[in-house]
Amino acid sequence: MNQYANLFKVFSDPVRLDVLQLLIKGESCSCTMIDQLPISQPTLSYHLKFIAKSGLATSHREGNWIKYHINHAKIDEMIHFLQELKHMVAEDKGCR
Amino acid sequence: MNQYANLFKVFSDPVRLDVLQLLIKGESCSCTMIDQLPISQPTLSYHLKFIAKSGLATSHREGNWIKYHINHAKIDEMIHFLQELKHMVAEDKGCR
DNA sequence: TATCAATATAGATAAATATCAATATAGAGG
DNA sequence: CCTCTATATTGATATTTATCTATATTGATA
Repeated sequence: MNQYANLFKVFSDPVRLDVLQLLIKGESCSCTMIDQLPISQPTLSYHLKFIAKSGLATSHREGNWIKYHINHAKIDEMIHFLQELKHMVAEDKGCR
Repeated sequence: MNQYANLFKVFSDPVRLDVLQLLIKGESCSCTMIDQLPISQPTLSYHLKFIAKSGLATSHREGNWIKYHINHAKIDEMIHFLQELKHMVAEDKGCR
């Protein structure tokens, strides 16, 4: 359960939503993302680490650069979680 | 965009996830939820207000009690947002 | 191996968050 | 109108978070 809270936390910050969108749109290098965001390089590094830690992205070095890639399976997990939640619907239990 | 960040923020706390689950399972009264959660009454009140403010639940008085009800449309919005995000996928843009 | 470029870490800090105990409020019912 | 019950608000506090500047690290390459 806590696992899911952490996944959703990634999406709970406007700046991180922007970073996620860039990742999905094919930006994989912080060197190109940094120009499209109103934050400093260390802050971007902080958010990328945050995103990677949650499992929503992976990273690997490629020469001078660190490439980040979105993990679609994790987004699917979130969608699935929300859909499952909706299936838990039950009748109003009333008060004691 | 900020709107969505706020929706996801509701799901980013383990206690709130539990509250949401109770709501979906048909608990509508804080008087029955409070016994199933390891938190104080004011803290539950705080989280219910937080959830309602986001639009994920509505509330109305019913005699002595305040009834809370989950808003499925908002969950659908979140699912839709995640699915749209996945559609933004593009080729790797490389470095500069 | 000295230097450069890309990224990460450290340290500091202001703001936001989650929590509780105590108290207030607001209807319901006598 | 007094009292009780359910819920909300206040005020305090410890923790977490997002951010920056300055600095370190790590490979690549001249």
